[in-house]
Amino acid sequence: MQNQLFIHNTLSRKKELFEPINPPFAGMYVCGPTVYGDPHLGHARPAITFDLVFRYLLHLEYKVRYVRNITDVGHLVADLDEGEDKIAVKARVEQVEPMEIAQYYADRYFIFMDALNVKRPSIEPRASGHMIEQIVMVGKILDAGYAYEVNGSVYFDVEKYSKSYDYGKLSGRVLEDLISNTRSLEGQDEKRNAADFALWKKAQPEHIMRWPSPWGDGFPGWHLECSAMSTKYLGEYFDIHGGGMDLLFPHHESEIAQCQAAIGHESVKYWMHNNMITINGQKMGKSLGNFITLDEFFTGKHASLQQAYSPMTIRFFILQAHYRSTVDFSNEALQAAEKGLKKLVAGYETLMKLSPSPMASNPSPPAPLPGGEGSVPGGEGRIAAIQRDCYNAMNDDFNSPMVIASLFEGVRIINTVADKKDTLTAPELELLKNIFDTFLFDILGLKNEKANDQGELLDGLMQLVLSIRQKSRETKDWGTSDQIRDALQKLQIVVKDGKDGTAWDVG
RNA sequence: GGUUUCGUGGCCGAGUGGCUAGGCAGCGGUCUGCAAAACCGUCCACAGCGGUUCGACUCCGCUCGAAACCUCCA
Repeated sequence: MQNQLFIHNTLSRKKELFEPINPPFAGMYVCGPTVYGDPHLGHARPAITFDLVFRYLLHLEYKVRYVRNITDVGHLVADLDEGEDKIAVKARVEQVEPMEIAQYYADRYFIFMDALNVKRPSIEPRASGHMIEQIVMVGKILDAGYAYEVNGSVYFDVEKYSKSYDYGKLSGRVLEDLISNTRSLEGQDEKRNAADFALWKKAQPEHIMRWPSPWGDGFPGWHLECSAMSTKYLGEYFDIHGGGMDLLFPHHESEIAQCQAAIGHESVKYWMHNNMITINGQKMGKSLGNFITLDEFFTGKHASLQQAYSPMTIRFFILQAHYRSTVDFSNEALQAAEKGLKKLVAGYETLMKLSPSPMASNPSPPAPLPGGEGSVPGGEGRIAAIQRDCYNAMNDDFNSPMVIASLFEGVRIINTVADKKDTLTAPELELLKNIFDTFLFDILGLKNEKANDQGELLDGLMQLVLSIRQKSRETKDWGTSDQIRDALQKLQIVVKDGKDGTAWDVG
């Protein structure tokens, strides 16, 4: 299987062939959460997007090191006093240690990401644990002459940097516009230029989170941790840097500048950005107050939710859109996703019960291949065509919606065979199972939730109940038969009479 | 105002210079004791106006509309 993976690089705004710097190794850094609130649907998007990338790279047998940070220090609160640290603010309100808050929400984040079947990254470094690296990096930027110190704070000199390099290359911004359009914030007079950003901020006396540095007690600037930690764990030049589109500017733009200034060259080969989740066409975000937490989704306890949605429904909902598109939240869309996923999983369960036919399956013309490359002489089988479509979709910038569409094609065939209107040979059946195992479970990372909450006890009971019902059906005792069916219905168990006996399903 | 992106059928969402997305919902049928499920068929489309082209939903321009970023945010 020849795999030519193309990745949309935000830097070039084009799809580029993925060629790792040091194969078979691949390094990926993704901006993780700021742990000062419960994870919401917006957090799920990048986690799932880059989980898909992680899983696919692993499938392609790259040796991947995936680093996703935990931000537990450093971000400013815009509408409060300058220099306040988000986590410190909340800590004072609740009268607990800042690190206690950070620990609590980091744990919550892990719990919900686990529920979404997001693989744990290789390393999850915390900003607070990398003060030395950050301070060293500030020192390097100062030494290189691209930063200046004022009153115990250190700022990046964007204007000077722009004389040699292109600040704005990632986001497409022009420095003059930045200078003329940046709002004036309190305390900005310390900066030489409005476009400059803090590398190190002096801590005010009341500031709880503070660390000693050559410039006095303070805390690191907004963009520093990612540069310091990606360099530490992935090296001065690595393959993929990911994050949400809202981080493009100024965060990632500034990361580029910091690395260029500190190291002498850029550090990222491919920049990837996932798009936002919207609610009523607006971004779902903490600051807008229109976010729904994952906990609320899983329990259904939110005014906007008509029902609870399972973790896999959320995952499937997100994967049904391409990662660079916005996804609009609605109950209708989630319910459609829930049904679609159920159909897919049910198809897989049916597949496991199918027996092969010794005969060749119905001949169907192979799908035409673009350019004719890779076509199989004598006609490619329709199952192989599904597999090929899945790979092509993944290789085309991780097009998960296309993968899902191909899997549905597989489901159609499975159901037709189960209906005895078609047959599959043993090799075809094997290949189909392999496709589902690989793409549905390994790569898309979906799992059969039903299998988890239904133990052997329930299974045995259902066998018993259905065999009794079957007997009454054989004697045409429809009253008893329907009574059982109706009673089960009330318990959310759906009875499905088929040609080969009766199946059942929860929900 | 600037930067970036987008506008696809009842809903969600792919894709392409000439040919099917897919899911959910609807309609008709097959199957079934009935129902459900499943399968088959079917309806509904590419914001508007120009241009390029033999041909554009797809390329170009304009208009209208939307979003993100420019301030912490995934």
